Amino acid sequence: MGRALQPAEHCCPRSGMSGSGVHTEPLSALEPFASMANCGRHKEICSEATYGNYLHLMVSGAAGKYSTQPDGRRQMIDLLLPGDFFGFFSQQDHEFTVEAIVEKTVVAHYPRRRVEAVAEVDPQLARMLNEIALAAALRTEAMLIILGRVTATEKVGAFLLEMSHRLPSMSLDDVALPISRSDIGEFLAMSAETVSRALSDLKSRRIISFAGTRHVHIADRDALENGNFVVPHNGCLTSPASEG
Amino acid sequence: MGRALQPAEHCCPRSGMSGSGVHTEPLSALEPFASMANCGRHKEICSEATYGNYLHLMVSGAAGKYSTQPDGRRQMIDLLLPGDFFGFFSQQDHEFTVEAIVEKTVVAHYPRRRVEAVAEVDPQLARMLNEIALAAALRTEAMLIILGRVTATEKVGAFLLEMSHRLPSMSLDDVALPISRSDIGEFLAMSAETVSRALSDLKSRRIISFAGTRHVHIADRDALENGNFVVPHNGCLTSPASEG
DNA sequence: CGAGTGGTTGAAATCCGTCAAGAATAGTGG
DNA sequence: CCACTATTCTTGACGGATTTCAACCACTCG
Repeated sequence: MGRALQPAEHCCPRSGMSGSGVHTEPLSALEPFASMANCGRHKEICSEATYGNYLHLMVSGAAGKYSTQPDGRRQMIDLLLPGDFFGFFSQQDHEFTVEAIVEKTVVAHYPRRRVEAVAEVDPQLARMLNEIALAAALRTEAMLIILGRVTATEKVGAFLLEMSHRLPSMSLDDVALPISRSDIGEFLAMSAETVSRALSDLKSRRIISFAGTRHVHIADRDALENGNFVVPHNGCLTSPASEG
Repeated sequence: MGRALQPAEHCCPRSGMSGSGVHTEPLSALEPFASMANCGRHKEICSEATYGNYLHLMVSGAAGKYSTQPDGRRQMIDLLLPGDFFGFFSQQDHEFTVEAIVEKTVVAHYPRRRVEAVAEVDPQLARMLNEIALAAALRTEAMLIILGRVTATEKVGAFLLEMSHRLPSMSLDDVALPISRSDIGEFLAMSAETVSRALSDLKSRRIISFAGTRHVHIADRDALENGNFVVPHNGCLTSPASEG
């Protein structure tokens, strides 16, 4: 239980590199220090102890960063996909755990000390670390915007758009969801049934179509981006009544 | 309209320093470069043009960072209080504006170029910039956790807890809300009426009490932290059914 | 074929947003 | 200090949206 990190082998962690638009070449200088871990569903990727001491890179699969409340309930606060880095913003009064969502999720761990040491003499790496931190912050911010939307259909629609940008695929409009409806629900703070209903709703409006349960094709990206599926009511997100 | 930034005078921006636990002494090296701006309610603090070119520090008052969706609706994605820095994570496809929420909100602007130049030769400042970025990321993360909660009462309760940590006061349990119910609603993505109802609910449960509309006293912090006010139902935030 | 997982859909109860009306508060000027 | 006004805050009622419980279908695996 103590040390969940189990370095498997030293190898080059640049396989499914894609999302987030972060260039990872500079990290090649660190590859000698990287260790890989292979995790199954619901297995903790890094324990609290190791979390802060390493910089982590998703190589394949999918993982979630969960916040556990004192009352025992938990909530996914970050969805980690291949190419995503995590482990920058740790500590704090909340407790975090990072768990694999799909089988055979592979993560590369870089010792933070080493990374920082190299960054001190390698400005290119230092700049890249900033980019990585920025990308992580933008993920959280994007998530926040999605969660703040009003209806379930809007949230799911925004989630699909986000996934279409972060997931690798031939076309931007083909989204291969790596996680179940239930996991999406955990991410969007709603029930799996509502996720399913929202997807059916979008399908019936011809905004998306399916080629398999987890393969979504975005047919009308405009409608998705502009929220053209909400009834007239404006909700609490309206712009302020001009200036008075 | 073009340039919202109006440097008023050069002075030392360390008045209401309090929240976020960031030590601002190292920034004193930058004070000669700082310019102050004084804004009224709903006035844009920094236009998009100046946003990325400056590092901003809240001196007094309160402000909100808003994301405007392509469909025109907007959402507050960060609440800025005295002592908070912002302006790190900019760009992105979304458009951001930062507006003062209360009258006489004062913000200090530090030219980003200058800050970075000084940071290159001042490791203490560089470390502090990291702390600042971390604080900003943690704000967003905390926000995410609040928004992910299920019921309105829980959200408002979590918001009160967060405010009790971020606002300065004699006692940790006395919270002087700086913004209206309506603004809280914009922040928590719910209507002002629901905010009011949630507060009344917490009051009737003896978890909080009022000494004036905007002065909340937390009477039972445990209940607030542990969410002891939800009916038996668990919602979608339950822990996974152990391990199979 | 049966068991198990994941996905969809239905029905009832609950929660929240909206509209609306009052109550409380703050600000202004006499 | 009081009257007047504007704003904010609270509370009620109604309708719509989401959660929950439940049944059913599709698929995989032994």
